[in-house]
Amino acid sequence: MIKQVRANYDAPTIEKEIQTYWKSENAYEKTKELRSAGERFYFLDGPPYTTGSIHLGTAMNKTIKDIFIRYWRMNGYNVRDQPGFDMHGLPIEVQVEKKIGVHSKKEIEEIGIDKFVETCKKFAYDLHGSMTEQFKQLGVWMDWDHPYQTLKLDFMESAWWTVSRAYERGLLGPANRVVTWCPRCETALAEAEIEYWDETDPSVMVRFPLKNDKSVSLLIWTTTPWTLPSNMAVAVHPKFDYAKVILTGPNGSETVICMESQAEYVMKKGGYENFELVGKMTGKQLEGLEYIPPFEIDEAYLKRSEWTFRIVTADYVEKDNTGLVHTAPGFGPDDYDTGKRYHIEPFCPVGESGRFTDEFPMMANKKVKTVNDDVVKYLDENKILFNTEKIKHRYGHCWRCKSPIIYRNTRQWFVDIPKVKDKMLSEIDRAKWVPDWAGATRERNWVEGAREWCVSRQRYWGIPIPVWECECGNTKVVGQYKELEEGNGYTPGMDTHRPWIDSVTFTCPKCGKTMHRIKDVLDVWFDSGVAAWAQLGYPAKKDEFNTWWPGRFIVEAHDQTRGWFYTQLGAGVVSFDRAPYDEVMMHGWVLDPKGQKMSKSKGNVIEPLEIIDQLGADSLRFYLIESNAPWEDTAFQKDGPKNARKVLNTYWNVVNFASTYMMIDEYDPDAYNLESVQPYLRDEDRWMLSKTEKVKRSVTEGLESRELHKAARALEDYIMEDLSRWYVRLVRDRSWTEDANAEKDKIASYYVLHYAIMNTALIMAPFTPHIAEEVYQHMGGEKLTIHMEDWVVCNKSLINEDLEHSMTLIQNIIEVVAAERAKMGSKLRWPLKRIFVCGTDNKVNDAVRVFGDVLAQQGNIKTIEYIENDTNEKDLTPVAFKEGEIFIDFNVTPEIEAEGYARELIRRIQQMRKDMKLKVEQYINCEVSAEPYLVGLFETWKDHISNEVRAKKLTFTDSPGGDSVKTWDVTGKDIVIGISSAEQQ
RNA sequence: GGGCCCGUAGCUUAGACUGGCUGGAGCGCCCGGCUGAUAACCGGGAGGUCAAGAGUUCGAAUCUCUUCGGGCCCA
Repeated sequence: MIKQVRANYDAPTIEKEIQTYWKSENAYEKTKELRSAGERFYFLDGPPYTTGSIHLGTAMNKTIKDIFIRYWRMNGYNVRDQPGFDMHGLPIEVQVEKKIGVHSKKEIEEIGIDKFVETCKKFAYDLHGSMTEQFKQLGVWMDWDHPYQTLKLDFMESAWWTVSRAYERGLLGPANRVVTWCPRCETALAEAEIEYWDETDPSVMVRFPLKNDKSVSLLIWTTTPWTLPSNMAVAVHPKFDYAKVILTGPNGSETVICMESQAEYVMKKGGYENFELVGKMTGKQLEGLEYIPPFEIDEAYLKRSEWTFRIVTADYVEKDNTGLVHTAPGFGPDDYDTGKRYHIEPFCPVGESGRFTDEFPMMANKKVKTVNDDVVKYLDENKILFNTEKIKHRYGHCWRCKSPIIYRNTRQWFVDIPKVKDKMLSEIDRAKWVPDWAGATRERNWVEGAREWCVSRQRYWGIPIPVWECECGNTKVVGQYKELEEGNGYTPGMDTHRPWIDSVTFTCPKCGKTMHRIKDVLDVWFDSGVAAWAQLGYPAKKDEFNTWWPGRFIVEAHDQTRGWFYTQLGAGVVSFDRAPYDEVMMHGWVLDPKGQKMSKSKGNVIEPLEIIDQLGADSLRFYLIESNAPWEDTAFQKDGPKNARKVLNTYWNVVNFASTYMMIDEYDPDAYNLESVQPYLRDEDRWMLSKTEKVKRSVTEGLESRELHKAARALEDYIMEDLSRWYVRLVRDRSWTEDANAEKDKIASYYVLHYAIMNTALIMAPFTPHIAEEVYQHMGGEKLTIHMEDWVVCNKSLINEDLEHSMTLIQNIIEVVAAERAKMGSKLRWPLKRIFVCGTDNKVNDAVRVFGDVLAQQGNIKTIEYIENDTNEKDLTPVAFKEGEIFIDFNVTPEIEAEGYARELIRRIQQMRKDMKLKVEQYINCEVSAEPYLVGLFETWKDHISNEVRAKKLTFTDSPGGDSVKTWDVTGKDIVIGISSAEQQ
């Protein structure tokens, strides 16, 4: 049964009602149930970090996911759609620290790790709740009542299993490495946890006098003066040319060693005016040269070896500055590698909080970056400072607290990614990537350069690393909770977070002493990396795993190349020798209107919820999808959702038109089918059917190829051009005829209009689920929800290229005639006497002739003649169209004048009806005064006029009266019209 | 500094793989018209060195190279 839709597309209200309807009817659950026997499809949701609010990027992400999930369900798949939340980690720890007013790990331990962790947990749950609500407002159908959460004990157990798996395979172990370190959070950071931006730092050149000739200095360069106390070597490039350079100037002279090509640059920086090259050598030749370091360090701490305080070679040295690089193996990964090659012991006199230790008494207890000035001053006082200035360069910062990172030599736990790299690369090849370069180049490049994965963090709120160690060196890695029962202090079901797990101990089977858990927690990226099997509860539970594994599809933004695409690949290969996904789709970011990244600090953040409140979730969703190819970044335009709303509004208006007249005529869509209306279809109806089948095909193709923008644009084009601006325009008159003889013709148009509207709703359903539902429910949809319907397949037999071509010609001719009318000052209301169509050949004329009636009606043309050659009639206006020429007769006959004025009058009366807000079917009485000549013309059209405006009485009088009286100026002549409502009978 | 992606009207974009008509649209702007589904619509207008330069070619927005600018990821 058809129901009247409300007049205005008030999306926010409609969407709220639809969401309430879905909830009260359990529409989501029942839709899932309907497909429960279908082919299984394991969709993997990438867990957003639980921040509490969604941004436009998350909105785009979940919109894409929702589109595919709904689409697959309509195609009969039983889709697993468990949403995930990433709930551990530093971001929440930092927020909690702020909230409870602690500033360091020491303070956290003073108030108690248990209290801190409990607060983090509560915090994470609260944030998770508000995010879920926002996703629901966006209209996303996922299993919100059963999300996977990385803080759940069973999830953590799965992560443990992967850790133990890595250990068993010899892919996990501790190592001393120089790692990126946040001095504020006092923990190691992964590369993914570092943000880079420009920072001003000192850039200093320092003299290191040669041990055997103090008159000659190596000239080294660094941007981190504070690392000079742990200088152990100087690196040069083995293949570059170096030289001994005598610098002279007004203040004296000196001899230094630097890169030959940089001699002039060095001269200027040192304030000299001349230089002379007195000896050349390659970097390789310099190797081994001994120098005097800038600081004297107690030998109890700094362990000297053969290569300490000598020149070493390294390939990473670049051709800038002096070409000699200060090397501190305790403070830089490259330096560390170089040191290792030369068997130099790193010296790292800095503690967890980024302060110097007693190993370097001069600066003890001071924060490293604050001592730069002191170090420079010291160098200057000791006459070894050559030059100092400031430079801007990109420097890493902690992703959460924004502190500049440092490098420290510490003991961490690593997953040996290089060992499984080949398998990871072949898994990249196996998976399908959209677009293909996302895998073939981006992910591949990233994996090819991947180093060992540091998975340990010296923090509290995370999955504890399940490693127990004994003083004797024995190590135990726990993969499942039941193994804890062999230890002391474990009760089944206990919270396995810190600090509780820390009190579980084992007795060492080798030496009998007590084994303690290492204090570290896992990198949060490890949490999400194991999500594909952890959400299935594997290996504690096998049934879900056996049912669903492996994942088929993931879709995330391009920054996940180094994030979730990668960690899942690594964790998957470690655990199962395969990536946990078969297809990876990459999407872009939502940027601000100027194409800049949105950020709170820039103040350019646009809130998705505000747009949803104003324009509706469907408009936002449609804009996000239609504006760009999914994998490209979108510079979010304020007008974007507004324009998208216009498309939906236009569709709404079509439905409003259809439902209005179908209600009046009590049209029952179930009473007809294509076969039964077939004899009454006009060619324009067949044209509409053809267009409808084509848009179904385009939208399906767009979804299958993941080119969602193409699907959305095809939909938009169809709704705007074909359905609203053209078909509705053509069927308008048919819809309000009350001529019983035209009944079948009207039914045919209703059938096609209804068919177009319903098919459109069905293919829109994944994209804009609310408006599709509302339309479906009003236009006779029979299922509980439109999302239970099957996907509509294109019926190729209804596609008719000839009709489409004919219609294109008609539209073109009408356009051309309209343009010509505008030039001639001929209004559309005034009929044209005749036009001649002269196609380039007969086929064109035949093609036009198919829609001759449409042309006559829409162009308001009395007669159309088809000719093969130029006409010899005079007074015609020739004008070209796509496939030929037309000739227009603009002569105005008395008949045309009468009809023209009649239509002018009808138009004015209709406008007054509208202004009076009369109902469409309301009858009126009408009184009109005009000059006698016009009244004469009106009289000849009186019946038609009365009929058109539903006038019971139409009288011509000198003083018209009624509920509304108005004087109109029509082509310079006054016409007064009075209107009053008439009784219905 | 490197890898990948992108650059077409004031804004958003189609066309690029596979070179070929006068580079199409939408939004916004100006003028005119139409309107009983439409806060719509139709016609006309202004607005483009297709980021810049070079090359290949009879012919380049399209292919090649270089440069510049933006984004992501890294060093």
